[in-house]
Amino acid sequence: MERKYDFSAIEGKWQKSWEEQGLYNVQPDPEKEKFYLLEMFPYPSGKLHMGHVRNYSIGDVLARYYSMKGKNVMHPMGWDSFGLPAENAAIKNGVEPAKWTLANMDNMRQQLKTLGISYDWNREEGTCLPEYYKWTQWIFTQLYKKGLAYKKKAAVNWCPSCATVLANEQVVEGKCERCGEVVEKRDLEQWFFRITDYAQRLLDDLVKLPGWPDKVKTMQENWIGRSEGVQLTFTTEAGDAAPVFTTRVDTVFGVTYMVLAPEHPLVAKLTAGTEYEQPVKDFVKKVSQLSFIDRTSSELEKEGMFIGAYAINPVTGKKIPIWTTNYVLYEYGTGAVMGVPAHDQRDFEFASKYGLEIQRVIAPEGWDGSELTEAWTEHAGYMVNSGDFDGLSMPEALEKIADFVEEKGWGKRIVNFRLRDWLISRQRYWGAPIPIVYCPKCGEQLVPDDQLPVLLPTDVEFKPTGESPLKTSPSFAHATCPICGGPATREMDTMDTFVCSSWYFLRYCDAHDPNEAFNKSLADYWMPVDQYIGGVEHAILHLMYARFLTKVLHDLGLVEADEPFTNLLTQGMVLKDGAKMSKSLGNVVSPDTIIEKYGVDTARLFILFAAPPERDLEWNDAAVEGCYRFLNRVWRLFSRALEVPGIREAAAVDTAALSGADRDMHRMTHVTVKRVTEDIAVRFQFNTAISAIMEMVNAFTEYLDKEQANAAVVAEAVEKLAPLLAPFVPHIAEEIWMELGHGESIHLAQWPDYSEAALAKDSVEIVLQINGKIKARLEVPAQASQEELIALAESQPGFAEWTAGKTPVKKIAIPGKLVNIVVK
RNA sequence: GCGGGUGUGGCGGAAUUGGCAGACGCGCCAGACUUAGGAUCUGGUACUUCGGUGUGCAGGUUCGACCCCUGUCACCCGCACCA
Repeated sequence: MERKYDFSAIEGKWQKSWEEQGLYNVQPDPEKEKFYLLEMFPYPSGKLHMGHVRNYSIGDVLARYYSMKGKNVMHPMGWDSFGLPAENAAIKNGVEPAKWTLANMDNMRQQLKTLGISYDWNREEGTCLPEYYKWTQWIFTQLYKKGLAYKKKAAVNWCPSCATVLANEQVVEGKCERCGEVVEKRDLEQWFFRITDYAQRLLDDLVKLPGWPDKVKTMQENWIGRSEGVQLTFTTEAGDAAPVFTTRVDTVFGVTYMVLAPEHPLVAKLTAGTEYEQPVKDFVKKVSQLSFIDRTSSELEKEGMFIGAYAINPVTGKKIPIWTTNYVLYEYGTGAVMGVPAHDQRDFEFASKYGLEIQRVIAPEGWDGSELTEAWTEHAGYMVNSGDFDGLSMPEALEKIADFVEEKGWGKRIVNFRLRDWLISRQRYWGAPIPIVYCPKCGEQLVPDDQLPVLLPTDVEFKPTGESPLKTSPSFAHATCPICGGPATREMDTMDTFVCSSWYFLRYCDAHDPNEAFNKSLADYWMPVDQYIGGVEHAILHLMYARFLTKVLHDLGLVEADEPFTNLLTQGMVLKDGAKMSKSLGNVVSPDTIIEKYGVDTARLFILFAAPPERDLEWNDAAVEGCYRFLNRVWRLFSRALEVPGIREAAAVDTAALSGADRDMHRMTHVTVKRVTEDIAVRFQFNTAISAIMEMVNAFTEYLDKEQANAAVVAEAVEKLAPLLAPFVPHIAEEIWMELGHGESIHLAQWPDYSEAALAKDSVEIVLQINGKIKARLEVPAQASQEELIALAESQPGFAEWTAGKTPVKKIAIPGKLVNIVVK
């Protein structure tokens, strides 16, 4: 084996061999425990970036590890291949989206294979392929039949640049998540999924996910935004019911005005034909012209206008003025709010500005009657100015007043969610067409299952007109009504790509089934995903939608699992010079370049070694070289080890028969197995797993340098070290394994084990502390008792000097660690 | 403002959860082998006035604190006029 480490030859050879052997193709196996390992599938943008390499390298370590541990590991890969960039490429370069996308998939598949990741390519899927989106459409029909897919006119987020609507979740700081354009509000007919029906379950079931990061669960919790309160109906003088939502019904005696969102229908109704009509219209227009970002900013100066009408507070019977303002959102609650300036800071600011009455109804204990200088919002204190409720504590009043208004029929306790229904229609071409036709006689109809998929037409034009290119197809619009057989028109919208990616993990279980979306027994065998890995940027969107759709499919009886991902690992970003790699910053390091120069094993090793998976990783060219040097050292180490006389015929190691450096090397081997095993499986700390391997390599090298090597010890070390390397650097590990004389791939080998006997030490070094200060280090028998340790410490030369003139007050001995003598 | 997180050498990061702070690697310094080295190998590398001092800062608990508690500062991420 006295050759150079030729990574290029080694990596190419083994990738080819593994593919030919079908090493990673799996089927359900009743003999083995299943393990479904999944990394978030990529959008086929054209080429892989370092973030991909990191994501898949992390996944591959776990896949290979669990496979060596004897589990039946499914590790699939596919493409989230619908989406806007393909259409933009069509507009810019005149390439058909399908062609562009498929070419990118080919290229990236090749790159993935070059990374040597252990994918079962037989299960590859692409969401843009008719064999896949047929079933996305079918799932739509299932939701439609359940009443979970519906169409309504709504004020929606519109991106003028992408010329399409966006889901709430795709609006980031008032801007389009994709292109950064400021999002507008438009009233449009759109399709929705009724995710709000699942709000409570999506919230409750977060506790079923102990394997998820708290951060992600908290983000979902906040996004769902559950709040308990009372919906209380005020009545206008004209007799209109104007319900408000409040979490603080205890403050109802302090209501001094009412606010309607500018879009609230009562605003127009109550001002129609009055002197207020024009000024209010002007005000509403001014507010609606604000960008979404300004409108929802807490920095926005609160402004409002009296609309000339009054409402009656049902509890007090008091007449209060109705205002409209820029700080009440029509989308949340009822779009109407009761104004309690004494106990809500926003209301306080507003009332102070416009001279509205401020009526205190809760006071802290020992209140001296002083005026408020800001709203008193503590959940404490006692009721005042609140009729029969005076004197009750605030928490008590909250319940009592809620009871009271419910008894009177003025209101009821409700739960309100921030979560909105999921807007899934897009006015775009490159997505799964919504399988609906409109018949002039029979109305809106689902496309029957046997007519799926509704194929995307190819006779379309791609121009940035702001209209869906689907509308330019002469053929697409024409359909037949499934009820009456008459001519009908097709729905022109396509589905949000997040619909496609909300069930792809189910399709992998039964990837090419022509008859169903997925076979139930196959899905029940593999699901749920045991370990899911991806970027934290999907914490809300993708992960919530996937949970929702899984629950729907569960309720439909299509799969047992009602949560898709048991464990979630959110990997950090790959940075260069402190910033995320991006073309505009010019700090991109291409995986291809690194692989060409050092090989895949080096690239993977660096990425896994430089930081724990959850943290951001700073790219460092010099450190990559360090990893390359390490692999060269490993290579030379094995070459030397194989030259140790007798190594090929060596018998098993007898721990008891070893001593000195042989015993230490033997222990090092077992300690390393233990550390690496725990670091991978328990702690997800691949960086420390690798450093443990490095320490063993260093010790092993020194052992070969300095000692008359014991063939059995060396044989054991190489036989255990190679498999430890396999999950991280699969190619070099395989090459070494074969050099060691094995006939079968290292990736089919068993994960090494360790013995407690081998870990044991005869003597250990402990420290001797006086008052917590280290005074000496002692080599002591490993089995020494506390008494013996203390005796040993006290017999040290110098002990008298360290304790001179003082009396021992406490003696602490921790076997294996230290002795601490406290003196005074 | 609310929620989550992070602060350790020149740098990335260890310290398996209260017991030797700085493992491992990068970088740097010195040396060896070399016609040569940006190859390889060897040694050193927190600070220090050599007493000690050190894990953002100030306290506390403890025989003992990077780790637990209280307060505080800085930075990062998410949400944000949600009634």
